[in-house]
Amino acid sequence: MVRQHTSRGPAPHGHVTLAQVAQRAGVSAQSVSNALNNPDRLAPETRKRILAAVEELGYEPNLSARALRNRSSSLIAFKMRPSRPDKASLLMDDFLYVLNAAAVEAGYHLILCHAEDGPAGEIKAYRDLLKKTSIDAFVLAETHHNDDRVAALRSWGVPFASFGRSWDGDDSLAWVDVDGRAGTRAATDHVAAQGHTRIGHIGWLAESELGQDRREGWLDACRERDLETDLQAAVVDSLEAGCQAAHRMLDASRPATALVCASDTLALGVMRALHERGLRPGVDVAITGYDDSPTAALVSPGLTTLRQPIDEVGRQLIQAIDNLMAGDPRQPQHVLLEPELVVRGSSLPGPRTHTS
Amino acid sequence: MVRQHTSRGPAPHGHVTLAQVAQRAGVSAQSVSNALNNPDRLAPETRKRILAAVEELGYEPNLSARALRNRSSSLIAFKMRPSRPDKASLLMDDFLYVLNAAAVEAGYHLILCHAEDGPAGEIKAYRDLLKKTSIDAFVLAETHHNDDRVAALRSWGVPFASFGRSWDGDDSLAWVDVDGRAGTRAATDHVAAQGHTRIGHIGWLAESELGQDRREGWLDACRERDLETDLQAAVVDSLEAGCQAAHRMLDASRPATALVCASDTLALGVMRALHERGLRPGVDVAITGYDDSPTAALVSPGLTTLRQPIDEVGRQLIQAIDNLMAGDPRQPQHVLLEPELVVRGSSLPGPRTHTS
DNA sequence: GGGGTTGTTTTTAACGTTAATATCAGCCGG
DNA sequence: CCGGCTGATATTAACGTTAAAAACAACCCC
Repeated sequence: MVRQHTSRGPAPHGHVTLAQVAQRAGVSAQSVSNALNNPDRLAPETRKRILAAVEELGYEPNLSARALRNRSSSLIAFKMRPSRPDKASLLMDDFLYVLNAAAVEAGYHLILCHAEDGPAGEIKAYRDLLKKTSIDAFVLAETHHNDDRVAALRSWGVPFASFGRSWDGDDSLAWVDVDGRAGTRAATDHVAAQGHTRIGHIGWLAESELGQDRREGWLDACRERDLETDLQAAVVDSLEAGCQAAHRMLDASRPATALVCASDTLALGVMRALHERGLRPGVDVAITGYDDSPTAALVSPGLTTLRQPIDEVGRQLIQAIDNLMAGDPRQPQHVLLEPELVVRGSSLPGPRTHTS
Repeated sequence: MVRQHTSRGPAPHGHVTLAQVAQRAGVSAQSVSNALNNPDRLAPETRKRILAAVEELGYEPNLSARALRNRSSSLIAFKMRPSRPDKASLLMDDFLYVLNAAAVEAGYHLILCHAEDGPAGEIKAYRDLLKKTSIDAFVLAETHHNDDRVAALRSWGVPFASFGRSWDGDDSLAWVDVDGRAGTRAATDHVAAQGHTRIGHIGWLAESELGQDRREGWLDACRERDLETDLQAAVVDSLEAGCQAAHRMLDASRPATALVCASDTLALGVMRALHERGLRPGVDVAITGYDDSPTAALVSPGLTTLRQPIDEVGRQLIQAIDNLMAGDPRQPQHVLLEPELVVRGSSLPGPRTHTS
């Protein structure tokens, strides 16, 4: 016989609470909590009854209450950067999407963080967010040598994982990265296989560990084939810079016939240079970029480039964080993924009718 | 004389609470709360003392506790879509950045929402999120005629604002949008001013209200000048489709000399078509796109296009939400912003040395 | 000087959850 | 049949905040 307590009835705003489920199942609130969080503390029979009530009422635990009680919000924070206008898309869009998908899959939610430019502003923003919200973990992007953010987060004891390895060989950092060296080597191998022997490289300034890494891949491939490595440029990542560097390498006494670039932006600069000289990408000079930005597929001919396995990066980052949170005593994860060479018309001498 | 209570001292994990500030200032916790939330209920002198203590201890209110107590989390949710590979960047990247910046500015935080594809999945995701987290408001993107999401959110009584107007003339919806009609008219005016009289339009299928709106702008401009409007295509938003439509319009008995497109993706398809025919963009046929995607600035020649004032959109959306939350009894905001015509080489007959 | 008004501050209770502790029933061994 | 043990469930208290109510002081008016 069902007792019709003078209870408040179904919550007015559609919010079902533990207490309501408890009443329905004829147990205490704590038992409901246990049914969900500590199943083995309950008699199987009771548990089944409780879960039925949970299902029936559509109960979902209130995260604010949980966060308050547990000091853990199941929120993962990530800071976006403003996108720079002259650059090919930095895949932030995709990255955020897959990162969030993976986070939700694992029972977290992604919260965006905003900061004034500069590392100090970013650290302050992290600290403020932590004070206010008991964020569970952070995801960093583009870590560099001696990164202040890493030091700060570590000193606070907050779990975090980074997209981009620790360039100072710090093993205690959890990171996921893409092997730029292997990628650039693959691109260089590819153009060498087309018969090119004067292969230049247009990369970033020496300060950039990422750029340095990619350059190494080109060097690897060249040395392996005893090709000269005199054609190299270290410039800022802009269309203009790529264009100018390309002109220089085509003006050389023994000019480049292939140009391997550290980014799609630079590669598009090279394309512009060819355009200005009346040369045809692919046919006259082979070009490769890096990132597989949307632009790479849209230009004519298509730009050969390296696609980063961005969805795998997102999954692995969340996995790494999950391990950290579970207090997994094993070494923090280091995951190095291989980019995929996407061959399009810009590196092929063949007919250009079907360039995608 | 300061009483040395047997208090727990400074919080162990660096979290400062109301109670600690209260003790420091020699008042009750509630007074500290009031100092921050209801300043006029306190004696100015007391308030000053409390704020000093807040400052000194670096107190920040705990949002989880607030959310629990107030049923309001200062969180705004937004659902990302997976980006489609063949499209020029949809400015999601920028949009998210500015939306979050504006949200933080106004004291909110942006939380990302994930859903299985399709409207049903999206609505379910919203409902789940609401149950769990007392989200304050939602931001929708790409609303369409008879949008189920709008109906759902409204039926739950949750504040929300939409990037994209309500196409069914629903005045009770708060929205911010960009005037595609005016933008396309400006682009058409621009090519007409270069002397073109055979101006074609490549737009989206009739289902798309957005596409319809942009097409109207082209019609407006043509009619105003008594130009023929026979050259029009309604296709899917892909490079291929743009390319094919361009070929058709260039094969016409009196071929197009200018093509106004509903997207950069379509315009890039047109560029490919010209390329295949040995025609020069700008010199032989003028092209305009829409969106000012990164690609538009990177191709040679640069693509004339319309830049959406995305940062203003973000600010206005947050503003609209803020008004809704404040219970502002005035009509929900409708904001229609003008896109800006960005002229590059693709629509200019002039010399192509400096195409950006 | 009782009763009211105003202005300031404190007390109480509650938001929904869960760790820690308490309670209770059943069982075992002596 | 008592003390101790085990397993299942219930009770208590706390996380940090704030609305509502209560308390208190100062002042004013007839």
